[in-house]
Amino acid sequence: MPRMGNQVARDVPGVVIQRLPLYLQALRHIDGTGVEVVSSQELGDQLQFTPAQIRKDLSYFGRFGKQGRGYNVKRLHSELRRILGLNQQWNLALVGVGRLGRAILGYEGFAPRGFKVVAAFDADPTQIGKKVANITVQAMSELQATVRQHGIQICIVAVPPTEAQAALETLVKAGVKAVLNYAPWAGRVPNGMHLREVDPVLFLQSMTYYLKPS
Amino acid sequence: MPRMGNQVARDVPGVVIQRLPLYLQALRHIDGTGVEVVSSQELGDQLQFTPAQIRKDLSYFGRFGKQGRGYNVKRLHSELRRILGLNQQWNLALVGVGRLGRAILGYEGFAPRGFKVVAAFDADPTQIGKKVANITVQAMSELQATVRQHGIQICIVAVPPTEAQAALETLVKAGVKAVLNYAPWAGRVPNGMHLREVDPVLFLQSMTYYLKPS
DNA sequence: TTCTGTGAACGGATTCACAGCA
DNA sequence: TGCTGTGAATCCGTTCACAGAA
Repeated sequence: MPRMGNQVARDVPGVVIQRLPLYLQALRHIDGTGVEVVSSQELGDQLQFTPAQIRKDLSYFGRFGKQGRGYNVKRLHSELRRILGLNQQWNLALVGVGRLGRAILGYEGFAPRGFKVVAAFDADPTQIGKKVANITVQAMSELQATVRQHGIQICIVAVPPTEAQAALETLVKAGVKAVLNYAPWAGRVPNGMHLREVDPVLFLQSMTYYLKPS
Repeated sequence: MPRMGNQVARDVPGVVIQRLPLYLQALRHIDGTGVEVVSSQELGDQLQFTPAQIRKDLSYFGRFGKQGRGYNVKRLHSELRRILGLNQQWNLALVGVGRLGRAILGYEGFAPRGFKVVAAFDADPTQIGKKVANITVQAMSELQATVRQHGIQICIVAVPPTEAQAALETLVKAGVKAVLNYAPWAGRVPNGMHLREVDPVLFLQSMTYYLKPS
């Protein structure tokens, strides 16, 4: 099991990584209440996780707690930020400036948490050159150059389903390493590229299974 | 392991249920190409799942394939829709009509897939009575009555984090059974209520782990 | 005493491998 | 022969339970 000298622990289960941002959320909240130390029990109550799971998750990355006490809230928060690579701003590019894409460009939830959309692309020639939320829409052919120039590693895809696979392939070619996909299309993507499906309808469609027909 | 006489198979792993909407997406696409039969292999190629996983997933619900042939695309699509309860329209309510909430009200991706936002609520008195996308914003105090009247079982939460827990509690009291939560707040929710976190920043924050700092 | 960190045990999900049907 | 459906085997994540530090 991964012991790390300082920084990089490999083969941490993906599901653990996906929980870390939730820990961050909870810690931020707890910090806001002025509490300085939390136990895995208390953190678990907050998030509805078992204390054992929290201790095990954290143990992949180091020893952050004090026996008999718990975890220092600010310290753990800052360690997790470091582990997730959140001590820097991340530049994003958006592909697709239809209604959904425009809403994403206008979303004020990214910037305060360190993500900034700095470029936008569309396949539709009539959109190119238009300014949306202070960003000039560019042609897809410019994507690779712009992405390199701004050091963009993450893109958001918000195109119609018929264009999704083509958009993904452009991103792969441009060397983009992570994609947040709003398109209703589960894209195929080469090994090593990180793709998260965030089409909200997917979430709704799985919840209806548990509901009574009405 | 669940054999089902006709309809209800219990204790299907949640992770299986969450894959079914992806199967639906892939089948819809395949159907659009005119292909009439798919093997688990082909469906798996499309979605980057193993064929064995697909066969096992489907076997929780019945026997939909023909040995030596594969699955009839239209038939499987319609079976999965039935299993997920997607043969009806689902009415949704939105809580929170700030910028994000308004974008959600304006999103045209719900209706064509059977979900319709029919009511909107906000805690801010200055918003109440305003019309947004043809829907009149109501006070939170009206939520329970409206939800019952429209048979709403699913709500979308798009409020600031400080108000998220209160909003969730109102929904619990109103008997809402499923929540799509856009608020950056991992809510605590009673057993039996279905909550999906869709704050996009959570997804971004877990992907940065795999990226190089820039 | 309290609560962390962690091997060991457990349980659940994925994959294997093959029997059986078309 | 080709591909499904499915028990058995495997893999992997969660939980247990306890040794050890404060």
